[in-house]
Amino acid sequence: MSPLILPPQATQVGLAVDVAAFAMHAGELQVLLIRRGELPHAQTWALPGGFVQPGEELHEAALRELRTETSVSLEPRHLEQFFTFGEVGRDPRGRIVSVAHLAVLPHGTVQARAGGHTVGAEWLAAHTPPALAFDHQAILDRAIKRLQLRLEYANLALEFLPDTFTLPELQTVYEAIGHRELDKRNFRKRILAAGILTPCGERRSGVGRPAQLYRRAKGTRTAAL
Amino acid sequence: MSPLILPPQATQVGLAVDVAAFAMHAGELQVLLIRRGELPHAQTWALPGGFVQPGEELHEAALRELRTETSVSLEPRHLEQFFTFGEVGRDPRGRIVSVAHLAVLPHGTVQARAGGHTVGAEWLAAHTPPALAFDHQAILDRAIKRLQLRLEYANLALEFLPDTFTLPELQTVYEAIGHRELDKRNFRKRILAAGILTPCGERRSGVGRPAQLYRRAKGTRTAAL
DNA sequence: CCAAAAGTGTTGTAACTACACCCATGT
DNA sequence: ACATGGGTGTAGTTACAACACTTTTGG
Repeated sequence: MSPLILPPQATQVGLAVDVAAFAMHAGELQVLLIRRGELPHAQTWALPGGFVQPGEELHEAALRELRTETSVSLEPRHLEQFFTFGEVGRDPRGRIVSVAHLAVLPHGTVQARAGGHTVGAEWLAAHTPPALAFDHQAILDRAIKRLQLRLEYANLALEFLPDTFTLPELQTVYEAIGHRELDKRNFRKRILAAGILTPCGERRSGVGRPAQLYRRAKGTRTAAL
Repeated sequence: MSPLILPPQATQVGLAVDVAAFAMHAGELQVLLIRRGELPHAQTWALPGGFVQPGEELHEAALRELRTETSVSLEPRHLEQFFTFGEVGRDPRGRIVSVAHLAVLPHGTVQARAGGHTVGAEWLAAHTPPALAFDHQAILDRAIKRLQLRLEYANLALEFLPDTFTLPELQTVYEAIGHRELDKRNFRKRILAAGILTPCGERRSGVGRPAQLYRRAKGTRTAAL
């Protein structure tokens, strides 16, 4: 198949990715936000993102933005495209289409970056974020919905935790993402019945009864759609 | 916010939409395919689609392609973006990103179009399609999965049928999309218990006992995600 | 012995599965 | 009368929600 010229009516647009990266901290679902260093919307909070480079795959671009624009030191545990935002007026610079991605990072260090694009990066409460640039509030809303779907559907909750964890910890992940409280006994029954966890030792964490530690059972990888 | 120039590293790409349009016919789930009239992949079956025009919204482009490239005479009952395919090598003409859409049309007339882009359009079996151009087989696979999800999640099945229909007809929609047989009694219980149908007269269709007709109950619009 | 956190069982209800026969019509 | 398609009920099982007390540790 020989390369051809694109037909004249083919619209040339800017192709971008934005990433809603989530993590748990202190029992709260947090999202990684940056403070923009450039116009438009300079000084405003926004999701990390930027333009896809020539020859770069969409998921590679999402990874790169996550790393360079925010100096995230960890590999995401989950990365998934979830919606494409292409409304004509969404960016004042012109027609820019953004393929939005959902990422899960185990809560780790983020260095603020004082470069041209970004003047800082922070984990902030995902359910009550500050005012966001462009249509990023809509992107975040949709990302949270998708995350809630995935939580039940795949076993994505484990990606928020270290290798070994206790059931109460896992429960707070479900509660923070679902944004509602769960019954301890029913939660345990449900999770243990699913058979995706194997016990491994216990943890003595100061005061209170020690908790059973669990790890993901062998052969139970997260099943993305 | 004043309009700015795009940064130099912004990738200019071709922006396209493709549409997987489904309908029921003779108890079979069918998808609308066209035969390409142009290179690349001339004479090959493909999903209807094409480039987004300047100032045109994504869903508008999907509608336009559905109408002009295939001369579909009906409004789609459902139209939803479901995934964006942007792999670097997916189109030999260059970097072309396609926002794939899922549509449901009540089975209606389609005129073949002998123009530049298309030399024909037909409804073909969705589960056993012919060889398709580009990565359209992957797009179709994903569209069917999404359709199956939506079937349970929203009440999308009604969109495949005319205003009034019988329960056996509705059951064949579920069976064709889910690609498996269902128990008649359980199906009826489930659907009637959901309370989304109201009876309205009966239908005498030749031989056999007349069937109860139903229509969608007032105030039960399809809830898309 | 008190505070703090982990752990545990029962009961009711709703939803789903499997399964086989009778009913109304046209020819 | 028979062929064709439409319609019906029961019993077993499973999944989920509601609910309060006991156990183990550190101070």
